[in-house]
Amino acid sequence: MEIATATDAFAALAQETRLRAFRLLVRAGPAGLPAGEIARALGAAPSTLSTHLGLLQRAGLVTSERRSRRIVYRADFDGVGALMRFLMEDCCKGHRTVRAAVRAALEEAA
Amino acid sequence: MEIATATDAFAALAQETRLRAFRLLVRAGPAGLPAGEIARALGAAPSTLSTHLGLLQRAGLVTSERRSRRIVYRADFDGVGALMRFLMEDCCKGHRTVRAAVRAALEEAA
DNA sequence: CCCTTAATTCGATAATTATCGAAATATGGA
DNA sequence: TCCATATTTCGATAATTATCGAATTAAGGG
Repeated sequence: MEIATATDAFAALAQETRLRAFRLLVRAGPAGLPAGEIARALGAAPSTLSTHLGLLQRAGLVTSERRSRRIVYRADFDGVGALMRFLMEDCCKGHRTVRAAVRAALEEAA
Repeated sequence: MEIATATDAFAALAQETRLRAFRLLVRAGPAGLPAGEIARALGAAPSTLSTHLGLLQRAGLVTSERRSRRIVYRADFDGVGALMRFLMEDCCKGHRTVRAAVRAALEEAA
């Protein structure tokens, strides 16, 4: 992963409204959520959320698909996976503490 | 992990100079690197790097220790581990694709 | 074709961030 | 004590980002 790609992804998650939106989409799973519903849930203007969702999408963390009048957003788990991989390989190559934390999280998540 | 803590950590990695500094520290391992050496390696002013390193430290991703005239910075692998954990548990709870990517990275890193 | 709903793009403004030089602080040595 | 080195803090400036209302685009239904 390019370093610029990584900073874009980190930047996308580096803002509270955006991180909250992303977490909503993670919880929503494959069904995803329409833009307006996310805006309502987070108490922000539709145009604000639209900007945020666009940024998350350009960062490769969510996808979008038009469904009639709605535009449904979904978490892009391949994108998140790539970011985790970057953090582990390029950033923390082989470090015991990180590996242990990740292994523990993996087991809990299983 | 608080959501504000997570955004701080992501923000710390969301800037090219800072991410490069962090990666240098990861590669340097437990010996760490003095602030000035990092600045020289990245071709930025010492005061600029000082600001960046301070931000990384407040985000819990690096630690610092005075060593005579130098201030030696080190990657804080506990902090990185906590961030990975957040990304896996709070953000991508139990999602197959992410788990697979992480498991693959874990094996390579071993 | 017009109306309503859903979302985006545009334009403006306020807030935050990145950068650096200059000044200040800390350390060690002559 | 004075000087050189290492780093930080301060202050200023330029650049980027967050936010929202208004205007625009797209879709469905009468």
